[in-house]
Amino acid sequence: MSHHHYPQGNIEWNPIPFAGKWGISTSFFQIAAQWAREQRAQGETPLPVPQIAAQIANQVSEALTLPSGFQRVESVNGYLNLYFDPLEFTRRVVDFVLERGERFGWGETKGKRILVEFSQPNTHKAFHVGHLRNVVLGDALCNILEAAGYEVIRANYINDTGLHVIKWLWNYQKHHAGEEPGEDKTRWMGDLYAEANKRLEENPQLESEVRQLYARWDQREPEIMALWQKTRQWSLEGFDQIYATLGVRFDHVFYDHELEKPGQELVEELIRKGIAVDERPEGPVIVRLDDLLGLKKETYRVLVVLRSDGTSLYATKDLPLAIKKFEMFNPDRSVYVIDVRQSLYLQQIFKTIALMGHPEWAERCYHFSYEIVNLPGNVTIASREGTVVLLEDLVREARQRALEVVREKNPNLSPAEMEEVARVVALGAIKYPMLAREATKIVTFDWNAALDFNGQAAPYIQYAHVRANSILRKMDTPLPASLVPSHELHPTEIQLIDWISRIPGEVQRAAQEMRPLYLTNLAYELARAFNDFYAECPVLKADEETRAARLRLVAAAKQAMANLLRMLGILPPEVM
RNA sequence: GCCCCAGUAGCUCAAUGGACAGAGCAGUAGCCUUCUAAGCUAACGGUUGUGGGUUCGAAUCCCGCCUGGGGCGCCA
Repeated sequence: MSHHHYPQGNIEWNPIPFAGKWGISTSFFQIAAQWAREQRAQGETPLPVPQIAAQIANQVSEALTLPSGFQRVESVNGYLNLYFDPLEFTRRVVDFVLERGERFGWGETKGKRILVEFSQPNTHKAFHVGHLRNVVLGDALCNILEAAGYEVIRANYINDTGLHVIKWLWNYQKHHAGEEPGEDKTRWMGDLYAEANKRLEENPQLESEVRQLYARWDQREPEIMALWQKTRQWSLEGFDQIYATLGVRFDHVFYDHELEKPGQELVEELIRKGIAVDERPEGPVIVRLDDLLGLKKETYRVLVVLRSDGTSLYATKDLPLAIKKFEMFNPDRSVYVIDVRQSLYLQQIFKTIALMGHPEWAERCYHFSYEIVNLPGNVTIASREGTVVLLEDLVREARQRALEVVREKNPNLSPAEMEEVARVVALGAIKYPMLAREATKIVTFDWNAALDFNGQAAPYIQYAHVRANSILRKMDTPLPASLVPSHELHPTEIQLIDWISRIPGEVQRAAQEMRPLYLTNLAYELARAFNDFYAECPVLKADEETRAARLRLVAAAKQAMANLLRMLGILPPEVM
């Protein structure tokens, strides 16, 4: 084996993937494999690739002059590991975090704008845990994109018209005229909607009354319009309550009813341009996507853009909405946070936009798809079946449970503080399961799991943050100035700093791939590392120099955990 | 029939094509006169659905199959 010319290869550095090992690593397998191929091509019999890689790694490690900032180099099994100088690196990481403060983890401004549409609730209907997943994911996604350096426009699209609204109005007029919602507006709206469906199921002949009412609404009869306006407002107020509870805001809200007329006009345009086929009155207005795109295999199939009776469908309004978003905001990306069942539908919408002469807009559209929330036993959440967990109930139960726990764990807090802690912990616990798995996985909602605040859950991370805060609160001096630690670092200190140092890179990766999960995982690992450190390393009682260095590390860890939690839409409490 | 997704420990889930597949929950055995035990430690727990292929190297990429879920012309 030779010492001659190995092929050139790209060197990719990664963190050394072992706990307590602290540095960067690369391997020489690719170069070794390339070398072996060349040898074989020349009729020679090379050594096995792992052996060649090991030899290269050895040679490199011997020849290498240690770059500054590194402590030692190591060659093992074909890998080359460069270990950081822990003391200097610690100072750099900690100083950087404390300088950046709340902006630690944030990236440079990218000069790109992303519009994210999420939540999309229906007025006159309930708000359940399935809807929660959308809001939680959409909000976290916006936070993460913003942190990564994008300009983000948070858009909501409220569905305030349609058959479900008419059914609700019919039931209200007939059985609840003059009634008003109580404090829990959304629940009441949902109850009346479920009741309407029940009545119609029991007496199908009543459907004709609903159709009559729909016709009157379509005619814009003042009495009906006034009722619609008034009742719609109740739902909107209910949504505002929910978004306030969840700590979610929107920059712009689109309403279904605004798009009705543009939608009808757009359909006429599609027909004129020969994109849509008008089969009325026998059939609806359709866009034969596969035919128009010349696809032989069924791919996009057929999109129905208008009912045969001329009334609007989702597509009737989604098409003008897609265009309106570009005209209003000209985003570089237009993201739709919508569940996976609408995948084909959204692809149809995007293709239709392209066919209408806006291929550049269509390319900027992206479906952020996520799986639904089920109940145990693979039971779908459906208000008609009565299998529904309302968000209001979940929040109330979780707050109640969290309040019991905080009373037991920390009886010194004032009642007001306890309420606030319970609120923050409960919301974190509720949001966490939505963020702690791939969006492609179904979430099975389970009351026991939802109300369990131990282990891998938001309260674990929040508690680590509280512990860090607790140490800092008891520090009777100002935070020590920047220093290079003089004590030998404990492995748990190294692990903690290692996780902190990865945050800016992981924020970029999470934004790039639109995966909040990366930050959820990181936040958990960081909290775990802090709890290990907390158990192993005294801070306040350490000797003066160790104490100073550790206090700064605790402050940095606290900041890091708080920043990650906020990106996930979870609040970091000061006490628990 | 066509298309999409999932399948990893008893359960819920992680895991840049890379080094020994990691956590939590449940169960077992321990740790509170020491910065809050919503915590920590230890042991236990795996043929990554299955059969091929690509690769120096596969839970990860490709092909087939199995199981479960979802979508597919006037629901939203």
